[in-house]
Amino acid sequence: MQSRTSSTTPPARTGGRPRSAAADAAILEATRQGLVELGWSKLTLGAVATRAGVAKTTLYRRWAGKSELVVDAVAELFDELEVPDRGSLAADIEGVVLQFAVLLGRPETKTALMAVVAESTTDEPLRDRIRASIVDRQKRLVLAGRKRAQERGELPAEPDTVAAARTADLIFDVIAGAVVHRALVSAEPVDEEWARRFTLLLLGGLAAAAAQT
Amino acid sequence: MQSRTSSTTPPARTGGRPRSAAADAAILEATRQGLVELGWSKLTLGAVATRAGVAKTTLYRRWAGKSELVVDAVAELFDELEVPDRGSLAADIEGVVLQFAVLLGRPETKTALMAVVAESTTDEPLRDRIRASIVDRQKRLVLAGRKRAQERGELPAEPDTVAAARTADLIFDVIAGAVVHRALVSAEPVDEEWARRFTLLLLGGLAAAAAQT
Amino acid sequence: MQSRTSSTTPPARTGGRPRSAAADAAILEATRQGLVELGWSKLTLGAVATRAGVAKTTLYRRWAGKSELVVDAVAELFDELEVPDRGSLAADIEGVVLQFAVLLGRPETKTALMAVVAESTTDEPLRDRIRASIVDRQKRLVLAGRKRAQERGELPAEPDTVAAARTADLIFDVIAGAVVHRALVSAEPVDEEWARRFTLLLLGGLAAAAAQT
Amino acid sequence: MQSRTSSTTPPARTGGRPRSAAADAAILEATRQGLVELGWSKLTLGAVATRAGVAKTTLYRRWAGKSELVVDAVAELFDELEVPDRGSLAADIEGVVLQFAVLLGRPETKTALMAVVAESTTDEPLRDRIRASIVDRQKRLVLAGRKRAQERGELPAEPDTVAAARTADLIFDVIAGAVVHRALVSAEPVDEEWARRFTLLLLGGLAAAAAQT
DNA sequence: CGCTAATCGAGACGGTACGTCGGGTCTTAGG
DNA sequence: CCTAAGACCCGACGTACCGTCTCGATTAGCG
Repeated sequence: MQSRTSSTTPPARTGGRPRSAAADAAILEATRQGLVELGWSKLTLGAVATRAGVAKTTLYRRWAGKSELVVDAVAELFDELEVPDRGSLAADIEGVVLQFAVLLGRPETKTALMAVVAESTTDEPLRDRIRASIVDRQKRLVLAGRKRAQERGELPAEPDTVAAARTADLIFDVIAGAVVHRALVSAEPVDEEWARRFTLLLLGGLAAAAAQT
Repeated sequence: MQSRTSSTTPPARTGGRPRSAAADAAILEATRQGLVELGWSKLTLGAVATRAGVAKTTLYRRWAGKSELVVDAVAELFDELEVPDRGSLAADIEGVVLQFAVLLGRPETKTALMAVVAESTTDEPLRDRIRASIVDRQKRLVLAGRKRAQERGELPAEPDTVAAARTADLIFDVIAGAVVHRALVSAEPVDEEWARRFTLLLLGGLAAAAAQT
Repeated sequence: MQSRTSSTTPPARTGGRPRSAAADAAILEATRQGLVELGWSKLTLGAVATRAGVAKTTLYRRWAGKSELVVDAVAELFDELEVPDRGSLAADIEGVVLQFAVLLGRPETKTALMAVVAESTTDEPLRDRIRASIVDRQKRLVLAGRKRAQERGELPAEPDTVAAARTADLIFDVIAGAVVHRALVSAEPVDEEWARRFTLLLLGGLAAAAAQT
Repeated sequence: MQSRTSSTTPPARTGGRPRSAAADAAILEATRQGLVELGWSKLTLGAVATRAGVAKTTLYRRWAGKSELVVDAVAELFDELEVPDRGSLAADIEGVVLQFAVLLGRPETKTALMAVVAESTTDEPLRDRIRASIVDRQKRLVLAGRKRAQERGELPAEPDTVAAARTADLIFDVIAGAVVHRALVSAEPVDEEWARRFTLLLLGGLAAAAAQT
């Protein structure tokens, strides 16, 4: 929940006027507003700068381009995700799914997320930034959820850490992928009904997979 | 497998020089090449026109913009998807997953797919075009796979058509979402190992979900 | 008095929409207006384009930069210079000097002339352009004045063409230089009084120089 | 040869660290170097500051802008002008003309002089600064030359001081104007041959003008 | 000697203009 | 009516300088 990688690391630590912390906040907020009102493709860095009451140069001094800026702006929204303690693994999963769905329902997230992923397919550093700022932030939810379920006794402890990590990755891709696909590609609502049915499927699959091993 | 919606329908059918059919093919091919070499964001219609040996005018007469053109260009690639008959539902699913993975491994598909979906979040007609040209084409695979499994007796017939459709949608989102997420967001390989583990999870979940009802 | 070198010669002579002749005129006029209102250093090509009702690209397609554009814009003003027939060489010179002074009194000429000459000291092609468009146009006045004086019998015919050309160059530098220096550097008025005194000096010098040979 | 107006007069004379005298020299020298290497229009104050090993702040504390700085930088070069005693008025004039030509042959003078004069056409204070630092410095040469010629008896004493001043102004404009025009506009060499011919013309004119009165 | 206050370097800041690029449209001549 | 060519208007790009500002760190000279 702490501060982002704060754009690009400030160069050296010598003299000179320090960078305005307020500018960073204003820019990120203006970026999100711009995404809401204009969408990704019509969002211009000039407009962001104007709206943030900041010069374009200030913006370019901190971010390399639109993608990097938007990743940081959207990443802040992912800070609010957490695993709610609803008493059971199934309920926890449903809760997370719904939280995630709310996030994907926001227009700024909706328009930005796929766009930066699209850019990242031809931009390796951007992919790393996305992973560090957004993806890993979500993946931690999976690990937290499993830990809690193991504490409750709903899931057995897994001594094989490699297999455990591989399973976590699989679950993560399934959850995140399915919710994103439902919300953005199929463009159908991710409501409680859907979350219930999806969780049922997932937990059933997990049980079957565990039995297999 | 028949022709696309062929961009904008030609106006009336009066006299005059007919549109060049060769131009269409050249443009779509040039678009795919451009996607491979430049990626979505750096692909320009001017460059496509030049590469296709066609005037920009010709291109704009047929497509409304970059998104529409790219949708048509990559949609052709989805024509090759089909459910292989590998003898069992599990094997069929694994086959489809791997086919899909190969498609998402192509650079033109990779960069284009996410980008047009991103655009579609703020462009309703584009969303329809994507659904018609790409998404439904994939969803049919789910229906075909289930039908074959029912014929083999691996799955029971479902009399409740509404529930059946809803289940198909869920499965579709899970499969497509998980594969896309694994391939493009996690950027990890979708290989046979992963396909096997994913299929195990999915089928286990389906069984559990069926038992629930 | 015919048209300028018309910016940069149009590339090839093939198909495509022809360049707008009206645009050229509008741009040059806008340039002169801009010079009057803003002066050389605050004149921006963007402002010229806007004022001419033309896109910046149109402007850059025809001229390489501010200097070239301004040379062409100002050169048109030099078209109006001519040697008046006032009956005597002395009166003709006074007339030309006053005409030239009026031209240098215009704000657009005043601010532009020295500026482009300054630029030309580090820009060879620009120097050529200035010579072709502006300087030679004035030098012709010297030749015309001399020819007329010879026809009147005020000056002897000069059989040595090399010496004649050298003398013409000297006279030209003296006249143009003195008037420009008086008007722009000393910033004192070039009025009839001054013109009379200057002409007296010049003609006296010419007679002395002729006697020397 | 005394100090320039030293930019902006230091405010009051209270305590605090005094301004570095070395900085002034370094800046002016860096300015001249910059003019040589970049020319007027590409000379930037940031570059001057860097080259002088000085902060931009220091530079702006002393000069109001590029024009003022450049005037001071080139004005120093005009300090070396003086009327040589070559024994006769004609020889003195030729000497001054050649000295002036050498000065105008330097790239820093060439590019700077015309540029600041151009600026001065729309900047009254700048015109005053130029006059004080550069123009009057040259004009004094005319007066000195005349005084010496009068002492030699080559020229009569002029009791009418008003007319004498007017004549000096005229001569000054003719000499300076002709040399500058020859050197910078016609871009032809101001060599001994030219100086001789020009002086002949000038002295002949002066004699004729004197006879007229 | 220690204050005090203006200087210094560094460099971020809000601006303005740059010259280029791409998007779509339109205007030619030719098929 | 279509086509290739290319000029057109428009708007955004990312960069460069401008002149100002805010820092922490030096220096003098005065007390």
